[in-house]
Amino acid sequence: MRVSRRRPTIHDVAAAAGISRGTVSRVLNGDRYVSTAARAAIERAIAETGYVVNRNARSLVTQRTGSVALVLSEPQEKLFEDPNFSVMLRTATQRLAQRDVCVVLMIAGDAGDRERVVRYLRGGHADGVLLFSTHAGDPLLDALERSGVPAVACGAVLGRETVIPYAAADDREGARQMTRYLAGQGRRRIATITGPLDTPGGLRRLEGFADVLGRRATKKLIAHGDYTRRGGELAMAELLERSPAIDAVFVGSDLMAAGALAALRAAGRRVPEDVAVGGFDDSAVAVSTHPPLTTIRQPLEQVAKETVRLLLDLVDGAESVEPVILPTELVIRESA
Amino acid sequence: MRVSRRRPTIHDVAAAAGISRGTVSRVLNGDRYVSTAARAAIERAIAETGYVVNRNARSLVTQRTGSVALVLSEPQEKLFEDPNFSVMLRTATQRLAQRDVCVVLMIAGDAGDRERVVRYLRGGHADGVLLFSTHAGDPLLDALERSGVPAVACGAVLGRETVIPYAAADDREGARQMTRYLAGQGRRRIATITGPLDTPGGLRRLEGFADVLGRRATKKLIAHGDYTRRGGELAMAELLERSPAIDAVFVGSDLMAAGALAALRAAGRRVPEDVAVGGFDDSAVAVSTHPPLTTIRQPLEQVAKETVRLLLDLVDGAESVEPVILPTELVIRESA
DNA sequence: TCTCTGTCTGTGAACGTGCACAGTAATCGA
DNA sequence: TCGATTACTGTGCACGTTCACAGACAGAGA
Repeated sequence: MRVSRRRPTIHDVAAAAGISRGTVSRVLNGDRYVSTAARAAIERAIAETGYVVNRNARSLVTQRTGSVALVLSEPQEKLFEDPNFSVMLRTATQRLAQRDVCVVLMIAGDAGDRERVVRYLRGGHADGVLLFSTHAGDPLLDALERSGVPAVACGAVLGRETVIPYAAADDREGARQMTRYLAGQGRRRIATITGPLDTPGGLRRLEGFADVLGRRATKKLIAHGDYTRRGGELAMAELLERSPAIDAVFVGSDLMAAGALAALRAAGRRVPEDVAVGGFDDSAVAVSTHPPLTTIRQPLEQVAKETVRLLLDLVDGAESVEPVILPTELVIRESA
Repeated sequence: MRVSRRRPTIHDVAAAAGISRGTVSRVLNGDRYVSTAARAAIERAIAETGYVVNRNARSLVTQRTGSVALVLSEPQEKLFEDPNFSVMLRTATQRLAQRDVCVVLMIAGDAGDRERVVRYLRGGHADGVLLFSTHAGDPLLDALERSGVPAVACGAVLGRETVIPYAAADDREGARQMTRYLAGQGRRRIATITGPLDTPGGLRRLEGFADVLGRRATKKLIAHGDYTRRGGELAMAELLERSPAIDAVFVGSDLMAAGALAALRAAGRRVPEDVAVGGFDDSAVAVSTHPPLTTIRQPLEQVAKETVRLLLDLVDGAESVEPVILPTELVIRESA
């Protein structure tokens, strides 16, 4: 095999096949109106030369890049600690790769990062944006909207008049399932540890909790965490101090529930005998705690898949798309 | 502000500033030999028009893309479960973003994925490659080498005559530190659970273990895991069956150590009273186990930073770079 | 034979940059 | 005064594609 310094171009392929540039381009883009002889010759020439299309040159004329930006807007440590995030990141990347769409990973932690992301998008370097974990009032959202690049979110985005399309699990109903289950087990003083209330998971799961308990969901039985293990531990300790008599707690994420278990153990409470603990997510940590967590399964891979589908629809020119809400499922283990 | 359909180009900026295209380009690329008057006019015009450079057009002529590919070659579930990976992914992305280098995330799980990655690189769409978690004999490596794109790895890559530059923690010495510590605590029958032996962490940590114990490191005291929690659990159970008298175990990763703790608990052994457990990594799980893990701290952020530095050096034309080995540190908690 | 239609092919222009080159004006040393 | 040097600016071309257009050829129908 000859080693040529220069990367082969469409011209080289055309020359090797004895056919013009235009026809090669047609083959590359799957045009009809190409004779079988020409197609065969070109395909052979492509294989021989090892030709790979130059996306830059293509983008220049088509105004499409074949890539999407995956934007993480969250203090990063927290996000990467979250097992849900890993699943969604992996699934989304995989699905996009299947469609031959490249994934550009961008972190928008501070204002400087945001500016960089916006510049990138305004430069037209991505056909779409996939948002992860966006809080209400994130300044990135306005800039994003102005950029005119199609965007979808993994999970709902709270508090905006113009809705960003999204796919998500049914947080509220999931919280109802768990709360009903705990009540059905005969628990009388059920508390909850929520995620941040500017996130859909934080807010909606609290709503579902309140839906079931009604007036029994008093302020004293509600504590707030930040989706970290440590946050769950602190919130649990706070709850125990405020209401020592609680006999169950619905925790808004498995990771926080793992922290809650540690706090309960430190306080000498047995789980589930003294206090039943219900989680949310059914992530990997749910089976690694002691005891394993009874939790609500979110179909995260499905969420990621649907999110990708929505984005690709928009990129392909769909005027608008409907949000997708996916059902959750109660998974019973030993903690409740 | 006027809304123009077309994105402004360098021509628009030049026109707005009343200066030629060439000078605008010079300002953009930080050339000297630009009068202060011209520079001011151009900067104003850029702000007015909201101009953003078109990377595609630039790449087309410079043959540089301003992006690197981040290639994950591992069955994905495992990788994303690994807390080390998260830290390195995050740190590397962050450091690259600081240098205004884009990160293209690519997963090379199966042969189809690999082919896509290689095509992408051979197309010249990335200036460099950052490899994560590459096993000995990964077929991706040969293809990568042939592509001629500069590549570095996070962690050493075993079993190749041509070395891929890397940064890594001193696995072998770290293992020695832990093994010495366990022996120093009076433990007499010390076992180990290794990672896969086709990974540097698996192999080198076993070597360090054997360095200290010498002939006492018999086959019966060595079990193998796969860096997952479950793998650690199984390996620990196996060890207990083979050698019920062991009083310490050095586990090749914190995640596997968490699994080992579960197996020990299931077998009714107290930690650290009956069996001391030493981990490796000092990842987030080390403080979330019960009891918290005595472990070896790997400077992972530093590893990621150095890896990025090596890659950028290569991309900037360095002929070759030396591998970087960073020191580890013993962190004493309660498990040993 | 001639026109018409359906297939197929080649060509020129454009996409938005950077770079080499040419050119100008001002300053300086001899 | 003259060339040499320094500081700065403008222009044409190339990068590798796609797309619109024009044109060629073959077969069908009149």
